[in-house]
Amino acid sequence: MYRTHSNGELNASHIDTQVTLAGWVQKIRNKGFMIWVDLRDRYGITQLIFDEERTSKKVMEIASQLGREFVIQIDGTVIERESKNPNMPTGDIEILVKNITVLNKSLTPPFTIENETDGGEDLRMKYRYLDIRRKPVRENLVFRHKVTMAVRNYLSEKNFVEVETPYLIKSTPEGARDFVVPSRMNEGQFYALPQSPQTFKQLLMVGGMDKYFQIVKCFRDEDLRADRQPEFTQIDCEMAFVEQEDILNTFEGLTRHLLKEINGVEVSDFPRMTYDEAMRTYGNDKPDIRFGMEFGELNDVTQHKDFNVFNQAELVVGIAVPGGNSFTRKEIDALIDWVKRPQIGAMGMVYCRCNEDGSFKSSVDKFYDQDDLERWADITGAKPGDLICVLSGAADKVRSQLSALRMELAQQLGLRDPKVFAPLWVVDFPLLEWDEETQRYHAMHHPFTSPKPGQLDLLETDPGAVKANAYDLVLNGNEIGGGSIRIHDKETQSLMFDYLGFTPEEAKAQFGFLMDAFQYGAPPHGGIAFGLDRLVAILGGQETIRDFIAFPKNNAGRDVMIDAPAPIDTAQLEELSLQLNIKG
RNA sequence: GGUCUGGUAGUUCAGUUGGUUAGAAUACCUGCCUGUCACGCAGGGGGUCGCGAGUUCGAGUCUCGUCCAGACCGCCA
Repeated sequence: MYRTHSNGELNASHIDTQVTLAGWVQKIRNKGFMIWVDLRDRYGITQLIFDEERTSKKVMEIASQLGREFVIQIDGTVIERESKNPNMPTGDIEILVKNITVLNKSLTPPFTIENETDGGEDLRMKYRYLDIRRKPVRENLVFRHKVTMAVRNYLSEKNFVEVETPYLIKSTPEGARDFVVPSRMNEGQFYALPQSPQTFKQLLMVGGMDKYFQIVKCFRDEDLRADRQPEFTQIDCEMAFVEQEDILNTFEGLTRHLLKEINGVEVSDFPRMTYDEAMRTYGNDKPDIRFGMEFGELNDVTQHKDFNVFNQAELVVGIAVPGGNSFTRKEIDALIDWVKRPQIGAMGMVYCRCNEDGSFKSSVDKFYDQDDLERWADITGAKPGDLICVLSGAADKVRSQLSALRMELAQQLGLRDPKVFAPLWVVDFPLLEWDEETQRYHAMHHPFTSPKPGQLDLLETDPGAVKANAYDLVLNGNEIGGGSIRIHDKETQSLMFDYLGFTPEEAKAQFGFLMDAFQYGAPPHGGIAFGLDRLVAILGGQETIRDFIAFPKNNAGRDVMIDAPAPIDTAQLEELSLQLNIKG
């Protein structure tokens, strides 16, 4: 037996017990006459003591040769510490070592295996197995496990069945780029890895599976971000015989359950907001509603006043920054520079200080008097002591610029408290989205999303105005889930493909199997998918999803530990009937 | 595809206007140390300043290229 106890469980009640422990050498404090070794495993740290008066010479000799991260096994007696350490759970005791076995040596690790490591991101990823020995990383992985278990238990309890769907499927041109896999047995043909199990879960509904879920890897060959990986995990769900309301209620239930189970938070308010309302109020389809700073549209009170910038703008919109009047001129200038950065792209920013005495001081006092500015304050909800920030220009751009500014200010003001959770549903998304590049509409969600009842005719006259039975679950400014009620009849589905620019032949070639299935009694159905990595990170109160993935990819989609992707040899290429054509 | 930031000891970083032998902390090695727990003390080893060109009497420092890493924009139905 390698061990009788873990390194986190022994305490004063175990004094005089004979124990066998195993683990990694975290730290050695060698005083000559005595050597203390901190022994670490997943469960904690236990202090070992080697004492020249009580420990054999041979064991003492081995102890003095130990190095960091050696794997050792010891036999010994639990004894009370002469000087206790109240900062650790095992701090009342130590193990007087009788026997020691070095199970494996270790090179000196390239970074310290401590809570606050000295290792940089790059190095930690290269030696991820050492990084995982660190408590923060280990705890994140355990946290993720808890979340997935809570999801599985909840959904299983509600009669959902977890069904696996294939990873080797067919490439489709819609949406993100596919990762493709050449088929050896089918020369010149390729599988694609799924961007989501979308069509399969719909077919499960046709198959009568009624309530399905799957915690499943999905793959998208697009550029990465701090919160985006090429392979990521979804909680994929689908239900038959449901309306939008049923889905929202079911997964509001799941979200409440997770927040309670994992974070101990009871959510009182779980609002629903239309897409249009979210865009108008927050300039964003995934608003962070933990704080206010709602948009106030100022067109009516700013125009016809000789200020051409506002007169010519499609939209003039402002937010009230709580306590922002305390910003110095320098800080405000920094904000203006911030919105003018190319990534934000605003031309400038007008501001108005709301003084404690009820007066106003704006950067455009030349054009607007105190009464005008008071109307700004009314509309943006600014109180004395606040700062009103106003942007203007083309409506779409200004909304996203002001939204970015709102988030930045909230960050600076510490309003984005990771311990506060404010979920909401954003509903009634547009069905279609105009794509400048291809000069046509494409599905905002995906082509299987059903339009709102009675809006099918609008497709002819005003396609952009058609609303979909589509919804997103938003948590603290992050889209953590999205779904829709699907189309379940062949005619509507064909019509959709038609509007999306598919020829009947293309539609049949790519999605014929789905439309065929719809002819055999497809039930009404709909579903949702959650981004598990992101959900876990948010519940864990952290920013980057990489910290919750055991072996993540870097910025360029590389696994720096195993060094993938990598070339394959000529024989493999030949077997797959592939030829490389690398330019440059 | 683009913008920005960074790359100096095992590691994290400093390095002034271009100027003598490139530093600190930590880690590592040796010795000392009678209760350590960020142990302490003394000593020691450790550098292709990412790589390649260029400017210069002289480049870690300036210029160009390139590679790597990170953040963001585009992209992500």
